[in-house]
Amino acid sequence: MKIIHTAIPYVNDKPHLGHVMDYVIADMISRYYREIKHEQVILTAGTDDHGQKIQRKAEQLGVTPDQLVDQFSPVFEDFCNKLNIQFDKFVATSKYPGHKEAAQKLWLAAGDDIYKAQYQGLYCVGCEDFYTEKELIDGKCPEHLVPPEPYSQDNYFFALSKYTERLKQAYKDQEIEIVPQFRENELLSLLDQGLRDISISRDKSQLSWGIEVPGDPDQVMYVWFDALTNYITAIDYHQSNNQPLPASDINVIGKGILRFHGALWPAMLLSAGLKLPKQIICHGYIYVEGQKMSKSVGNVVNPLDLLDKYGSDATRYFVLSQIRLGQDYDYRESKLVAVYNADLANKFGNLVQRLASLRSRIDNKFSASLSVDSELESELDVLISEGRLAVYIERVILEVVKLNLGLEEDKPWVLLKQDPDQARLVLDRAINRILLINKYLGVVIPEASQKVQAIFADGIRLGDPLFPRIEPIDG
RNA sequence: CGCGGGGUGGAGCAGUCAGGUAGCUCGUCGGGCUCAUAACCCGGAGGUCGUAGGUUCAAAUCCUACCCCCGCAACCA
Repeated sequence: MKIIHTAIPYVNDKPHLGHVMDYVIADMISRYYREIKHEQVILTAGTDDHGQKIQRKAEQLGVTPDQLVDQFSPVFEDFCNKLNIQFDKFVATSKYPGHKEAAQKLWLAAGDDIYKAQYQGLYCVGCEDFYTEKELIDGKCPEHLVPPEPYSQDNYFFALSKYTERLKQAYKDQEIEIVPQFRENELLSLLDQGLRDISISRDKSQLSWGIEVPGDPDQVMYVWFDALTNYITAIDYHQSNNQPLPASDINVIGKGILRFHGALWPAMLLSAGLKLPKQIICHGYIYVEGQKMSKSVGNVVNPLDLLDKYGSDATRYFVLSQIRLGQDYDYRESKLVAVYNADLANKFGNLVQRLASLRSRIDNKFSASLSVDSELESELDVLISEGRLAVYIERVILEVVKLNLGLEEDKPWVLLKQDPDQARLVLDRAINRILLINKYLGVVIPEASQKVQAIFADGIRLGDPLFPRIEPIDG
């Protein structure tokens, strides 16, 4: 069994292109284990619903935080569905039955690692919220344009610092692996600097939209014990009594939250006596035409537009084939179109059409007999386990190219006239091969993969091109 | 001396860990095929692999120094 998680986005805004990466990476790997290796997989997604930003936004809009979440959380769930993400659990932290109990149970399980101390921060009275130096503009609160004041209050802290050495050891012993390697190095250098204890609660007078600290009605959990817990809520932590919880296999995250998943979350698990996750896949960010996506620049790419325009397969294929693990990516629509035409239309789609058309000239009596290519599959196994998904795709597409080249030699269109039996032999072999390739490609482009199966499922069903060519865009 | 990533033909990238004819996609030029989605196939032009040194029979790849671009820098999703 494999347990695979996507990170849960904060629901104060719509999904953006960056979220696509999390979802499609996790889904491709899940599908590989499910469809190719026939393993049981639990893929989780969700939303982080609580916090000051939601509370404040709800106040501005004159609704309750709960109503605001009702509006935004389903957008993400719907978005996953549109992307063809086969998630098994969707943990919206304010809705999911048992999440609150799980968070409180984890808190209690941390025991002495949680203690009360003075939290000092920059506090804006207008916002009733703390700010970091980085969030300030010219040293002032971005909303009220006044400098926030130093302020301290009693909070609960988590003794993260005491896990520094244990975590170093976990990475050294490869109990946890972060891919790509350079991200693990980054985290290790963070550990070398030593971890600090971290504040994990807020006074209820400031933050009411959250999960209450067990045994202290005046305090509410701040982010971590609430949001990160979603990963074990999804596997019923709140109901697990004495039987040990299985370890997560893969956490798919963006580079911005590496330290929380590479250090804090494992420490929390250790503290509660739970098993560490095995692998963290850390992807980079997507930029648009050389710039950060930002509303003021007006270059925000709405992934829903992309899905409407090109479909989920094209969007998934583009993201998975182009983004090199861990690296940032500069998005351009022209690149998407170029990749679509080169691989999906001209190579894969065209070959399917070519074979279907040729074969249908003989008769309509094709029946598939799928062979195995254990050599290819063991190569793919390794690539999946290393998270090298673009290389996987490249490898499979190479098989498409080879198959197409093979036809140039066998010339079934000539055989068709001279030796129909031989033509049938050549074509049936090629079609079985494309069906095998189709299976491996199906983890990336599930919709098209099903269509290909349908074409050759019961005789030959010639239809419209799978991936009609799109006019290239300049740039 | 904070941490990390990148600098390879016109564009985007692989190759660097395990040194040995510089590869892929797009574009471009010429030819072919005509079964297929103006598809596909063959061939050409185009690179002193950021710079300068060093190790080696041999360096994009190892070592040293430097230059340029980009992220992150702890209570921040």
